[in-house]
Amino acid sequence: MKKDTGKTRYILLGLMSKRPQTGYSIKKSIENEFRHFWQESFGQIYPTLKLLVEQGLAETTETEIVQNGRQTITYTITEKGRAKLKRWLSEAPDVEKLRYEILLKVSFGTATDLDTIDQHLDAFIGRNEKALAEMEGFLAFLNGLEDQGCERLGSELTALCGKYLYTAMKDWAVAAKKKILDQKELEHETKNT
Amino acid sequence: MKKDTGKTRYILLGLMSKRPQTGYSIKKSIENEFRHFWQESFGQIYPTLKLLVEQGLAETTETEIVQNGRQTITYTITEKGRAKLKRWLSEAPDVEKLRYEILLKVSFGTATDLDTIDQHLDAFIGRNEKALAEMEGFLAFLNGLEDQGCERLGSELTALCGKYLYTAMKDWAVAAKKKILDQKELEHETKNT
DNA sequence: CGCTAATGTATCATAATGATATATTAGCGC
DNA sequence: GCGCTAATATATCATTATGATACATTAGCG
Repeated sequence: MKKDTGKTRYILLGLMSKRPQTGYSIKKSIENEFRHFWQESFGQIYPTLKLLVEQGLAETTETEIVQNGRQTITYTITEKGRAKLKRWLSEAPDVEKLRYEILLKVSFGTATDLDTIDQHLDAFIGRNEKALAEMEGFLAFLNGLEDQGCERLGSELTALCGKYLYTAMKDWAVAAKKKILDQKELEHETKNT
Repeated sequence: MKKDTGKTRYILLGLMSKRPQTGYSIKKSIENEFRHFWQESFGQIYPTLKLLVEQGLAETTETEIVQNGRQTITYTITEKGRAKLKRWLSEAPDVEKLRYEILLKVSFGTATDLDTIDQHLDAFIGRNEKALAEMEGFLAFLNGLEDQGCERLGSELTALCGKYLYTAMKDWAVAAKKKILDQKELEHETKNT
């Protein structure tokens, strides 16, 4: 494991730049705030954390063991780590990578399983509506805060992206259902003539 | 390599269900049609192709070697393969996985590098506008076709998804730039009072 | 007191990426 | 017809990422 090209270390450094973190708190933060556009597994987080310490980009603080009798390892970013983060921040971000399994099924299923695809789209719409509601709730919560600082701005912008994304995907699925209905009617007509 | 949970084999089967494929043609098809929402590497495609044959889901046709003197291996889906594909098609698709590096930078950079983030957003807008134009071109091409069959529908729906997606991301980035400008003005005011 | 959920660290088999190696052919300019 | 680049084609490998699992403690609930 060399970790010279992966992004994992930067998300760890980014989270540590806000406050010291444990492996677990990093995982939870990603699940809570970044879930919509990024994911990391424990299998990446813990080894990378060790590597960051090796490379002097993070440090484990004195309270390594025992907090309420429970083993916790708290990691803090170093100045070298902050510099590394800043350098990465200034580089042009990579093109995004998506894996939408539903689009695969739409592509391969419209020839043979129109009804199934229609059902998948229904579920997809539901899921996106739910996520959209969550995003809007979170945005409302942020607007209610008095603090108008920079950390708030980051949260607002990423949540806003979620809002745009979920809206678009929901709207697409509704449009797709309409097209599928048209196709079904077309097939029906062809049969009856 | 067991390939019992991965999705690679299904995209291979899906493409083979339309017509026989070589590893290379599969890679190109994914790059051309699915690039926006799915990607596969040669490192996955070739080993998986061999596995599909092992499992009786695909066959290599007689013309294994030599086509214009060049080695090509053509794979054809079997009935067992079609059944496997159909079963997968009927299962609820997994939740999509995205990796938008720019959102990471937005989240970590708004506290310290507002100008840099603004530049990243400009590039992001440009890239999404370009992709959007491509999608619209492709949709216009599809509408010009006489064939109104099912394979066309699949292409149309996936391209339409690209259109919705790229539009949303572009719109988000424009909105984000506005919010960043507001924040800058806020900071400026604070300094001057 | 026992149950479940949450906090916490850790590893491993499987899966996926990106780079690279190898070889042939097609087309282009000169 | 010679060299150049791009496209076609197969293949492997080191690195990176995922998902499942193991283990242990604590908090809260009935």
